[in-house]
Amino acid sequence: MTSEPTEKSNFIRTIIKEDIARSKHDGRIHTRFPPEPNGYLHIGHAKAFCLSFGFAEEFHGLCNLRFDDTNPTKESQEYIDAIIKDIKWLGFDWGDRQYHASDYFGTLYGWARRLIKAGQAYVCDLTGEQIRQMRGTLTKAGQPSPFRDRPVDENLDLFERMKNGEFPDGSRTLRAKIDMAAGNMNLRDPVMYRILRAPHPRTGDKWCIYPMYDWAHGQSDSIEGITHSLCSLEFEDHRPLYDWFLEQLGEHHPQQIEFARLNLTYTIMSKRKLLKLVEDKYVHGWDDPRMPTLSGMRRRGYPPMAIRNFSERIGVAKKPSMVDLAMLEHCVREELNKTAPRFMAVLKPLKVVIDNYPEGQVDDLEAVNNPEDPEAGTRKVPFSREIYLERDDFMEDAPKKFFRLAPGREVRLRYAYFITCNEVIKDAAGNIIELRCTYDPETRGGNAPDGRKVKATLHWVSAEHAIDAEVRLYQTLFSKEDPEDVEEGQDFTVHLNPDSLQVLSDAKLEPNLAGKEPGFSCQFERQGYFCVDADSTAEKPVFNRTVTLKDIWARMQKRE
RNA sequence: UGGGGCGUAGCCAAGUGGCAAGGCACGGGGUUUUGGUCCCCGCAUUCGGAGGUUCGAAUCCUUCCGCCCCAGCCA
Repeated sequence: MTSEPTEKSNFIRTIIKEDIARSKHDGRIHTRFPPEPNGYLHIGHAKAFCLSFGFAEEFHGLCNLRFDDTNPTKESQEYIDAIIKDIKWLGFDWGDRQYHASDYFGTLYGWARRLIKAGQAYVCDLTGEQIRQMRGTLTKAGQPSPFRDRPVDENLDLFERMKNGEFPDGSRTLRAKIDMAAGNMNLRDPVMYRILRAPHPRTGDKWCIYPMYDWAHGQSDSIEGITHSLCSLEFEDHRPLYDWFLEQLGEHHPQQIEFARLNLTYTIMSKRKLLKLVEDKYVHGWDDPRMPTLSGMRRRGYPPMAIRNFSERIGVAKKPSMVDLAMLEHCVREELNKTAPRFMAVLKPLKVVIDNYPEGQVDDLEAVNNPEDPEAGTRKVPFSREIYLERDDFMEDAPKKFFRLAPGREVRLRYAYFITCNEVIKDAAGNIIELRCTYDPETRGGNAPDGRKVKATLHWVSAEHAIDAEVRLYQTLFSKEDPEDVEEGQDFTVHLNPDSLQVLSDAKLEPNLAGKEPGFSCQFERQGYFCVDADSTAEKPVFNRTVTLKDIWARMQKRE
């Protein structure tokens, strides 16, 4: 009687299914993910490559990884390595099909000569400034370059000499001869090659002319036999140009499909702006846990499956949209809830002495490692006379809705005993520095034989056995939903959140957390998911808060 | 009419002529040794607006409105 969940549907999948049904490209599905190695990948890229790799997987096809490395002034091997690491981290595999647009520089050069011979491309001596001026405006047609009708032989000769390094950087370009009056600016004789003496990460100094992206990209897809070229919306206007090139060349013609790129609330997704955050030291690097980069999220403790699930859930469409960060955090919690072992850790310690507990006595109590996973088993946690509780779990003048510890109240210590608070000790300034409590020996393990109930269960750590640690709490990097939305004359950095990083240097961890390696993820009960940071050492463990647990109490307080 | 796109709930998003899926968020209730998880329930008489076609329209037509992208020898 229950209805089957409706099959996930989106416009790209629909197109692909139709193409398979019509045996287009012999029913073959071959996609590609074509990053430029000029920065680190972010969650927006993840959406894109989850789509391309995902469709390939779903329809038993292939997906290539290709670096569109046509601008050596901005690209580097560091970025190539980082990109590979990030995509692998999300679990995708491209076999031996790792390509580079630079692999095709020779072919591209030959194809450019073909267009020249066909009278469809010419060498232009105009400066950048002149080209811009003659291109016209959105509403006014451009003017033809005075070099537009250069004879084929002269074009061929000049182009070869451009390649041979006979002319200075920027002095000439090769341009496609299309239509200077086109409403689509991309068709107004776009530049195909520029002269640029910059060492290329892969081709070294072999070339001093480099193809423009628009010339290299579509042809690279064609060379690789790509059937479906997925890309973001801003390239919709470029499709007619790619179509034109391939038609002139008569080569294999992939189908380009554009979709809306991901925007996330409180997040910036422009590589240029992320670079600025790194270079101007607003963050501690590309992998700063506050960054939306995949390396940042990995360091922050986001599980790769959470990111894949997120990509799936947000869907894909052509409508520019902004997804609520809460959606991503939901996916992170969902994954971690299933997998993360639980521990107790006190972030902001408040010392508690249990007066009627024998001095020097230690009790090893049994704790469940993961209530969501019986296989995870149990562990022993030491309990003693002096413990730490979370400062936020005590209130001297507690309101009715505050279920935790307060003078005269009894609560349960998780897996341990019921305790009652009898006395609040303060320093000269009136700050609470210690609590004196008594425990009920009959409640060992956390249940009262007489059946009495308590309203709260608190986490705790034995003072004598505690491990000292630093804990880093993160909030959104920006305090505005759309950080790009700025007043005239300002830039996005005005919305940087000054509280995005809070360092707690006096956290107390249960001893079972000793020696955990960077990358280890767990839940600190009642608080959130945390992972060991790369900065962590045996002497000084450092944990990152990945994401908080949902917190109804915090929400209630916020409401007031 | 410079060209190209897009408008379904607070946020994503199915649906493509037969009586508005799902997720997130939000609200309510239950279970609970995490105020977590889990489980119920609620949440668009309406699909940017206005006309029209039709027995019937989010889906077709007309028109209006709004938003996004494009004038790099960046990608």
